[in-house]
Amino acid sequence: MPELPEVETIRIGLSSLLPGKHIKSITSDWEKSFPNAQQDVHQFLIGARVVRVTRRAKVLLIELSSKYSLVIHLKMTGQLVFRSSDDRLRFGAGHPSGSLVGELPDKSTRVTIELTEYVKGETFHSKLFFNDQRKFGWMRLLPTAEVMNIDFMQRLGPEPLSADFTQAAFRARFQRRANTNIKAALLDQSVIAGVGNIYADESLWRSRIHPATLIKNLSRTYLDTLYVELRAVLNLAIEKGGSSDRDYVNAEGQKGSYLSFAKVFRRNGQPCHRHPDTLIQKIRVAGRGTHICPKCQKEPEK
DNA sequence: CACTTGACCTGTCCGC
DNA sequence: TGCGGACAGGTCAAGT
Repeated sequence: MPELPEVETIRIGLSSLLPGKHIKSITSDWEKSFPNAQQDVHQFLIGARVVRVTRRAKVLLIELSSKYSLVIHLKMTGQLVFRSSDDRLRFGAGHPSGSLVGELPDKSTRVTIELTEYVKGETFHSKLFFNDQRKFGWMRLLPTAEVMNIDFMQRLGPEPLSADFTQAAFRARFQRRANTNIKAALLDQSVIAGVGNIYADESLWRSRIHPATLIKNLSRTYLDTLYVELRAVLNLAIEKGGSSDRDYVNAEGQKGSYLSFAKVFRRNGQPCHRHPDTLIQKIRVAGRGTHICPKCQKEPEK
């Protein structure tokens, strides 16, 4: 489910909700969702204060005062939803649609974290729910200093939105995969981090590149355009609060609106925005459902 | 080595 | 209404 813009939207939400709160308890009823839940929990988790919430690729990092961090990957259907038990702290109250997630925990809740906050002698209670219908996601407790050393982090390519990730660096990383098709390379987290199926398709449409094009057949101009369009679409999606197809919600349990701005993703059968006489098609590339306009994204020569 | 396929899970949708 | 199969936004291990 969540790609870089969705995880970033959750991070922004949690950044305004969690820092300063203390972990009171943590319960997990699906072992694989939190495989090291039993180790170190009491010493480094219970009582610890949340310092900050950061993101690398599609992974969220909740940094604690104990020098440990909760490292969370939501995979396809994961959600992190915050609920205050006190109306004075309830986030999103007054939002017209309110939370789109019902009473929690529900049958997809895998981990529940209870939090407390002390303000001027008063104690406020809240909970953070890790829901994950398909159980692919995971949460781990790791020493903060070691987070970036785990295999998953070591394999990641650069952040596409980081200020020092240049057009030249982008081109060079892709050109190393000369015989790979461009869609597979975009999805490969070791080439660049954070792109998934939605924004791969959207950035390729914006760049007028067919997803099956081999990188060796892409001119410098196309790669430079892809760099610009990929960053533009990721920024737009963050601004729109991400894409909600079915499961994705932000930290307040609300959906993102990017999909109503999408040009190809989930728009098969609808007219292309550039060529209203041509319908968006759904094909298969790199083993994934892939959306294209057959007119502006030409099939590469065999 | 580079690329493809199946596995991890649950739920939904579509055709019969 | 039931049942089988395909498919879903991610990643990893195992296969070719």
